[in-house]
Formats: sequence, structure tokens, C-alpha cells
Amino acid sequence: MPTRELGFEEFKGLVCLSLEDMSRELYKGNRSSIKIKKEQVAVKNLMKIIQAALTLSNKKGFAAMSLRDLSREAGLSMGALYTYFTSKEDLLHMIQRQSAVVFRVLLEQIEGVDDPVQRLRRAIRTHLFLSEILQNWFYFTYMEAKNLAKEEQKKAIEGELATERIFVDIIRDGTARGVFRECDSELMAALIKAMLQDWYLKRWKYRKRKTDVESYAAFVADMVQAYMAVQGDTREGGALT
Amino acid sequence: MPTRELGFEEFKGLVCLSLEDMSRELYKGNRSSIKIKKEQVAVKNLMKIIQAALTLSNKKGFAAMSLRDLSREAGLSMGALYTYFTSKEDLLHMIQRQSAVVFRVLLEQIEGVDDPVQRLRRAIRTHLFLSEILQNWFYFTYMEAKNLAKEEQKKAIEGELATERIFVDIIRDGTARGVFRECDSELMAALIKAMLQDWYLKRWKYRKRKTDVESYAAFVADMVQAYMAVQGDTREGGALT
DNA sequence: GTCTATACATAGATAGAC
DNA sequence: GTCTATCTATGTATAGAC
Repeated sequence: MPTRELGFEEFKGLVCLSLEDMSRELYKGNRSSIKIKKEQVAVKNLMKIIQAALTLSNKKGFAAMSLRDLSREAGLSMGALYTYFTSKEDLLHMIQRQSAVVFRVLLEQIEGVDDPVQRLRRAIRTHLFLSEILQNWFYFTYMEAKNLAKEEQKKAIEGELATERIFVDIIRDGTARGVFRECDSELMAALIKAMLQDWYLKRWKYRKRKTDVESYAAFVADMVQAYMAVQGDTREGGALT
Repeated sequence: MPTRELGFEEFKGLVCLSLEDMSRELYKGNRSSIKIKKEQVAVKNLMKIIQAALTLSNKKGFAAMSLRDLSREAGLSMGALYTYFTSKEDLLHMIQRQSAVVFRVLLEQIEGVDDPVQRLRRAIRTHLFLSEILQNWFYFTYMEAKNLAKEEQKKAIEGELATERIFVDIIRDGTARGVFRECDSELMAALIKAMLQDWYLKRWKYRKRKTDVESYAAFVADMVQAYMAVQGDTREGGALT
């Protein structure tokens, strides 16, 4: 569907990923465990709870965040909190599960882009844009994955690999069509992912340096492109070997 | 001093970074807070404590690890534990501070390597080798940095930036000498660091794929080199722009 | 030096008033 | 739907026997 290259602000305006959007989705997906019936009320409070949970957890870790801390930060009593989740672990899982929307948007955005180079570039930009909008969600998901129950942890790993798989497929397609050089596509994809993740893991650093997401995206894309380009092959020759 | 390029096993044999070495250093650096007088005894138990602390923390997080857990895993009583540190936070800080040896070794290893390309390659390899040997220390330091007190946290950030600075300097030197293209050296260094960190943050993934540290180092170095090379400039031209 | 037993604080979770 | 008050388990930390 999306053919034209979008700037970050345009992208942000189109996708529905505000705290309210995310909270509403979360509410709809957890009607059974949330005791509040009125959507208006529920969403309003879920926004406060999630915002508070992400802020506190990302500052000192989910395990170190007590529900009393959360209660204070969200402006709700302990009792009220427990009408929105059944246990602290439940809250963790709700937030974590919601992060899955990312994969859907990523696929949507590269759909219909045929040229491997453009497709790769689009995937990189989209991933960075998403993590820019949902920075605290991404950070939380990454850092708190180890706290999940075994079953949910397995899903998180599958999610990580599925995203990586998107990049692997693009690279292999490009190589098959002669646009990219031959290379270890899994390793290449892993390194791209590492660079994409650094954007939200070290947000403080890039913020201090006033690096914006567009520049970062361009740099990563250029770097990958420089390596993947078939002409001017620097893999074997040169001072490196 | 080191002129010849070392393989990983050679490197591992030369540096003194076994659990025992690290524990002994830690003991010497914390004589004041550790109540045990006999070095033999202290080091033996510190090894058990640190090994247990790293294992448990890296599995479920330092905050979620209770000292009862630690006591069981290390095979020492609660009382005994407290003769090796004054508080749980103290233990965290001792482990975290010990990770600083890395910076020293990194500097030692690139010292005397003049050619920017070789110097960059050496720095990349050394960082990866170090994180391979001290995988659990690196992982711990990265994931638990947020639990540090404000003062120690500041030091951790300075450490991160100091390592990055080494790469910045190599890149700028290379550019000045006409070996590397002009580029945003801080951003380049940040991305290199991101790729280096992925090696110990996602060790499970690379282990499963049977990627060894030498291959990983070569890939990262080649990729950086492909972008930094002055000839065959692909930054502006090509399908990307 | 190391252990067992215990003090004391704080955690997660719930009951029942409003 | 939300609050306050409270239960119980578990946490960190220490005292004192061996």
C-alpha cells in the first residue's frame, strides 16, 4: 500500500500508536482480566498506569518497582490498581504482549515495495520510526524480557527472530536478484537489528548529541548499503586482509 | 607492545581474566569492606559468590535475586555472605567496578599499532575477545547499570563513552591521514559499539547458530571497512539516494 | 570464619467501607 | 469504581553460638 517514502512526522501522524491508542488496544485485548466495565474510565486509568509503569520500570527496573511506587506515580490507590490487573506479573505480560503490534506495522510498511534496496531502506526506517514513537515500550520490552514466565519468554524470542527474519528475507531476495553481494544473511540481519536496537537502548546518548531519527536511519542504511553493494567489492582485497 | 595479530585462544591464554583472577583483584580492591583476612579463603568464596551472583542476576535480574537465592546457589549461609559485602548494593557495586579492567586491556592492545585500519580492526577484535571471556560480567554490567546509585551510574556512563572515544579517535586519525572517508565519527563509533555489544547481549542467538567470535569480528570489521573505505565511495551515488 | 535463628521492614495482595 | 486498612510472605540484615 504505502509507496511514497514518508518523513518521520508524516509517519507518526498516520500510525495510531499514541499512549491512548495503545491503552485502548490493551483494554480490548484484556477484557476478561480487567474488572472495569466502562471503556472511557478504563482507558483513562490504563493510560496513567501504563505511563507510570513504563517510567518507573525503565528508570530502576520492573522488579525494583513496588506497586506502592506505581500507585503513587499513577495517582491511583493499591485497590484500584488491582481492578486493572490480577497480579504484578499480569501487568508485565499485558504490556509486553502489546509490543507485538510492531511486527504488523513493519510488514504493512514494506508490503508493495519491490526493489530490494528500497525495501531494506524502508524496513530500517520503519523500525526506527516505530521505536522512536514507542521508545519506552521498546526499552521496557527489551530490558524486562528476562522477567517473563518461560512460556511468554519463548514468544518474545520468537518475536525477535521474526523481525530479524524480515531482514534476512530482504537480503536473500536482493542477493538472488544480483543487487546485493553474497553474504551471511543471518549475521547481516543480526547486525542491522543490533544497530536498530541501539537507537532506543541508548536514547539518552543520541538525544544529548542531537542526532535525529532521520539522520540515524540514513547512516545505518548507507552503511549496510556500502557493504552489500556488488560493485566496488572490498570484502577480500584491501588492507583489511 | 603487542604487534602480531592474536587468535582468540592465544589471547585468552595471555590475559589474566579467569574467575579466579577477577575475584582476587576484587578482593585486593575491597580489603576494607571484606571482613575475611586470609586471601586463600576469601578468594575461594568470592569466586563462588560472584559466579552465583552473575548466574542468578543474568537469569532473572539483580533486583529479583534474593540473598537467600544467592546463599543457596553459592553454598554459603546468609551470615557468611555478609562477611564479604556490607549490603546487597555493595555487592552490585563491587562487581560493576571490576568491569573497568576492560578499558585498560583495550588500550594496551591497540598501543603500538599505527595503521588506522589495523588499529580499528585490533580494537574491534579485542573488545569482542574480552566480552567473550567475560561474557557474564559484560552482560551484568550492561543490564544492571540502572540499579546503580547516581554517583556510580555516572561513572558507568563515562566508561561507556570512554570506550566509544577510543573508536572515535581511531576513525578521526584515519580520516586525517586519508585512509578513511569523512564521516560522523561519533555516530560511526556508536554503531560499532552497538554491534560489539550485541555479541554478549544476544549470546544465546550466536551460540545456537554456531557463530564463533573470530567470524563475528571479521564480519563487523569488514562491514565497517566497506563503509569507511575512500575508494569506491557509495555514500551519495547508487540506488540508495 | 561460618553457621542458625531471628529482628524488622517492605513486598504483593485482598476485604470491606464508601 | 475507588479508597483505606490490613493480612501474610518474603526481603535484607544482624546477633550470638560454635
